This record gives sequence, structure tokens and C-alpha cells, in this order.
Amino acid sequence: MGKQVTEMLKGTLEGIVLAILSARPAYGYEITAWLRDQGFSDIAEGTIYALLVRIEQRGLVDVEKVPSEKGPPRKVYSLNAQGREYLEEFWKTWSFLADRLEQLREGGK
Amino acid sequence: MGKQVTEMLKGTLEGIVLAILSARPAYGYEITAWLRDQGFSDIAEGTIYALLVRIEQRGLVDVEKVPSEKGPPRKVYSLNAQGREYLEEFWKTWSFLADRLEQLREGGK
DNA sequence: CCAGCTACTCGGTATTGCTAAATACCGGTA
DNA sequence: TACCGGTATTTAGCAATACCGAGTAGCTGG
Repeated sequence: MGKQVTEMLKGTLEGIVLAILSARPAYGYEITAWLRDQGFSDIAEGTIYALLVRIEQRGLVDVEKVPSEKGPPRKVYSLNAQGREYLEEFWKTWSFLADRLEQLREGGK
Repeated sequence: MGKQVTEMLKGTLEGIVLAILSARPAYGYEITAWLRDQGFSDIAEGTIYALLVRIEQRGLVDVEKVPSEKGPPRKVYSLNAQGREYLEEFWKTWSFLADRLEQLREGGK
């Protein structure tokens, strides 16, 4: 994609990852692959890992190291209660923004 | 609002301002006031001015200095052809992101 | 034993929004 | 006159987050 999406992801990517984790536990490599599959073609690996470290440090997720058959051990993240609360907040913020944008788009026609 | 919105605005605020300008020419102070009115309670003045300078330098807007009855002259910005094109791109990017988020929200229920 | 996939880490850069303070023009008021 | 408040813009420094590139490490198949 382009630079536009990169800047737009700032602030939303975190919510996206939390939303993924709210459905099921997952690890970094898996999340990156899934996102690319969904059309986020140029999400950088490093970005996801850094983000995971951040949300772990903020106590939004629990981590468990799980051995992999295909490589080094995976760090499997799962959303905890605090993370769920934070995700709720995220959705509210997102809705606010999306509503404003929708209005602007309507008005601009 | 909070930090969440601040980070989320990165990348979207530019589109928001361009969308505003697509409806009618406007100047910085006016845009800031309007945004605050719309619920963006803590948009910083400086942020809007800096953003306007950026989009001007990228050639997305035309500028005209207009005397004000109530203070120093206003810098009135209006969207030009290139800006309109860029705004189109912005809406596409936004739609992509909004669609993905909507799916995630659905799935998470 | 090496190539290639899996899986994670780290250092440096760019972009963008916020903070805070300064500058400037105007009207009204003490 | 002198000052205050509202209008209007500019600027310097800071913080957060995504990207880039390179490195580490485990496993499997040729």
C-alpha cells in the first residue's frame, strides 16, 4: 500500500492486534502473516513485535512461551481483563472517529 | 479525549482537514474552532497550523491572505486539483481500514 | 552442512501530534 | 494612555509509533 496507510495505522494497529487477540491467543509471526493475508501487505515484522512488547509491558496481555515444531519457541499472547477493558475503550474511540469521518464524507459529496 | 485519539489522529487528521477544505475554503483558527465544536475537544492549535503548512508545501492547497476585521490577516486555504486527487486516495485508504476494522469488530462479538 | 522457513530482537529513522511560548492586530474599559 | 481579552499565526522541542535493515536462533530437507 502506501505511506497513507502507514500513518493511519498509528494508533489503530494496536487496536487491530488487540481485537485479533480477543478472538483467540496468537503469536507474533502468526499475526503478521494473518494481517498480510487480510491486505495489510506491507506491515513490517518488527512493527508487530514491538507492538506486542508494548502491550505486554502495559499489562494488557498475558504471555506464554510455547515450543514450536518448526522453529524457535513462540510467545503466545492472550488478552486479559485489562486488555479487554482497553479494547472497549479503543472501539469507542474508533467509533467516534469513524462517525466524524462518515459525516465529513457525506457532506463532501 | 485521551491519548488513544491522539495516536489515532495521526494520518487521519490530514484527511479530515482536506475534507473540510473540500467543502469550502477556510483558515486555521476557524478549522480548529470547528473541530473542537465537533467533539475533537483537545486538538491543539499548533497541530492544525503545522498540518496546513505541510499540505501547502506538498501543493495540495492554494493560499490567500485575507485581512480580518478582528485581528491579524487570515491565511485562507482552498483545496486545489492535486488536493482533490489526494483526498480521493485518502478516502480509499480510509475505507480499506474501516472495512477491516468493522470485520474485526463483528468477529469479536 | 547449508538453504530456507519459522520466530523473535534491536538500533536507528521519519512522520506526526502535543506543549508551550512568542508575536501581532484589534476593540473595549478603567 | 495602559491594559486585557479575543482573534490569528509561528516556532522550537518532545513523545509516540511505524518502518527499515540486520542479526540471532531453531528446525527440516537436499
